[in-house]
Amino acid sequence: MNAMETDAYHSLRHSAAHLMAQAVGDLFPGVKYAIGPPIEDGFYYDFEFPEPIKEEDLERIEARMRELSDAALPIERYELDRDRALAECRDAHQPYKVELINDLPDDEVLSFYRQGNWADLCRGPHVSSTADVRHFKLLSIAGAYWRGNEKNKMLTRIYGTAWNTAEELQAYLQRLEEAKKRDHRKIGRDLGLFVFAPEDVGPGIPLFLPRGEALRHTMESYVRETQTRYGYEHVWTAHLVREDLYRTSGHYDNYKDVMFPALVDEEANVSYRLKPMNCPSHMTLFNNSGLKSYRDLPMRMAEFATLYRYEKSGELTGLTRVRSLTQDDCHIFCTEDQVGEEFGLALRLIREVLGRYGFHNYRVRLSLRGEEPGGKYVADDEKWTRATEALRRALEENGVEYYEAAGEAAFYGPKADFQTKDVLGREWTASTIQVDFIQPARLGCRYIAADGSEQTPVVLHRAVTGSTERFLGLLIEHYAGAFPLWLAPVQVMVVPIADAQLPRAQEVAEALKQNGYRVEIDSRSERVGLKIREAEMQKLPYMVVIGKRDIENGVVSVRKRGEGDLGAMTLESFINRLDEERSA
RNA sequence: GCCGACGUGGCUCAGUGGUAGAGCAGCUCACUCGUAAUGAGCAGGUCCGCGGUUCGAAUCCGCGCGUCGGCUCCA
Repeated sequence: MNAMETDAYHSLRHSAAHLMAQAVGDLFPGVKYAIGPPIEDGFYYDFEFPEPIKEEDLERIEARMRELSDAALPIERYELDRDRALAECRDAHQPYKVELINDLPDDEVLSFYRQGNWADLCRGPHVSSTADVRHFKLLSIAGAYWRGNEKNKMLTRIYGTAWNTAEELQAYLQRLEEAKKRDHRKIGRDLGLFVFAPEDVGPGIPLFLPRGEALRHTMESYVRETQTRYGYEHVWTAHLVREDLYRTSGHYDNYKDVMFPALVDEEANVSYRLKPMNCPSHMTLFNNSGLKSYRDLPMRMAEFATLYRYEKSGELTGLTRVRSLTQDDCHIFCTEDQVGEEFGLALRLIREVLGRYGFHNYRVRLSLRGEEPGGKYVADDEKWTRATEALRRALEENGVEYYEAAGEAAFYGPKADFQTKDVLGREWTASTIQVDFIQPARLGCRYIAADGSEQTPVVLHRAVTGSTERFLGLLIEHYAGAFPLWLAPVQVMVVPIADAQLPRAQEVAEALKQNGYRVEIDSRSERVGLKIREAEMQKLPYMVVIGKRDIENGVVSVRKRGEGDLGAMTLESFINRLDEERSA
């Protein structure tokens, strides 16, 4: 039993999928059924419709589902032997079911579930009556490839949600609404952080406004300082690389679809590519920095590098999936027996950084090579085995809880991916640590071992936040735009009450700037109420109000975001308060 | 890339064949104000683009581009 099946809603949602399938069968004769499992918060079913359906059809389907629920049809399990099962599915013109049965192991018991005149091949379990499925709503139509393979036919998937009570359903729909308000694309626009200009600059290429840039800069400075403290060194390599290097590294064969088209220097007869990854550049740097001794290892080469990837148009989303991304990348050149220790170092670094952001909602995934024939993976079984064993051992030694996923590895090696979710529940990789036994050999990386022999180093690829853009998107949603003081793009807004207090406001702002704070003055001839309202909506951590009284008393009036007026205090004690909060 | 939906001023949205609308934002003027919206006035749109149907297209049809939700792929 997996986690899904122990879920209290598993049967309910599975039955909701069946109820929908039955309704669809009633309304669209000739429909072919694929699969329809329960999922987190709901369910879906994949169909092949005789004619494409429209979003409006969902209402009709939902109405029919209610009728079938009201009819309180008992849901009954029965078994068939293989031949009977195949015959029935063939007679019913259900080719997908026939395929499913044929792929089931010989000794598998073939169970069906019947409700009224409708039945489906299914392992179950289900609720006992269609009347038990009452609180549901169909949400959307999507395309989905049969068996998740883009070479197969695209089916029509209908998503829905189902709950035990009307209140739960209502709460869930409200949660979806709330999630939309936290969406980083909306907050990014409202807070003036970044924009997209798909028709001018290009789709998937974000442009950062001053406040967004301040955020990026703070994030990157923080990671940079932390990395330096952990013994990493920073390098810089250009955005453009000869295509030949990617032929050698294996990117050309395995990553070509994700690279932007070549830039051709016709005069010199050379093709260049915008770099989609840093590894070949860093390995080239390693190779050109003098012959290395084992004493030089580990060598930790970090870089904040903007990469360009030609993600397919339909894959782009806000900052979480872009075509220009800045990785906080690092390549650690080490000996095979240093892998465990270097993994541990990277892990501590990642944990410290994620902890600083209050980011704890992640799971570690051991991403392994899949079985795909013709594979996207570099063929070298022996090296894959060693890399995988080394990574698994490192995870175990460091006491990391993880789960495994086949087919998620990089083309050159297995990964430990730190998986997190955005506000709409989509899963993204942030941090990652990868073990590579393949590229260093291909690119001719060498060092001289203690016994005088030439050896190939192992390379650990590692990213802390993954990419600045994606992580910023996740952070915006995590904080709902209300960044902690140290991270906030504008930390204090100084608000003079009337024009007469402007000189003092400038003094105060200057003092704060001298102490390293990002400060602005709202010098408009507007009422305090308006200035406060706008600063609150912009989620600025602090507002300092300066009126006639404050000047007379030699104080400033402090207001904290979300908490309101904190009262008057001296500028000095305000700065002390800020200092304390900033370093907390 | 594939399936579906959508594209009207900076933002949110109304307008289904007959001269383009609202609120907010913006600008101007007045008010100089004590902790989440001061008032009045003004301006702003190739209705995503190109082609077609029509006496007439934001509205109907075709193609393209982009956005959104999925699928595939992924930091």
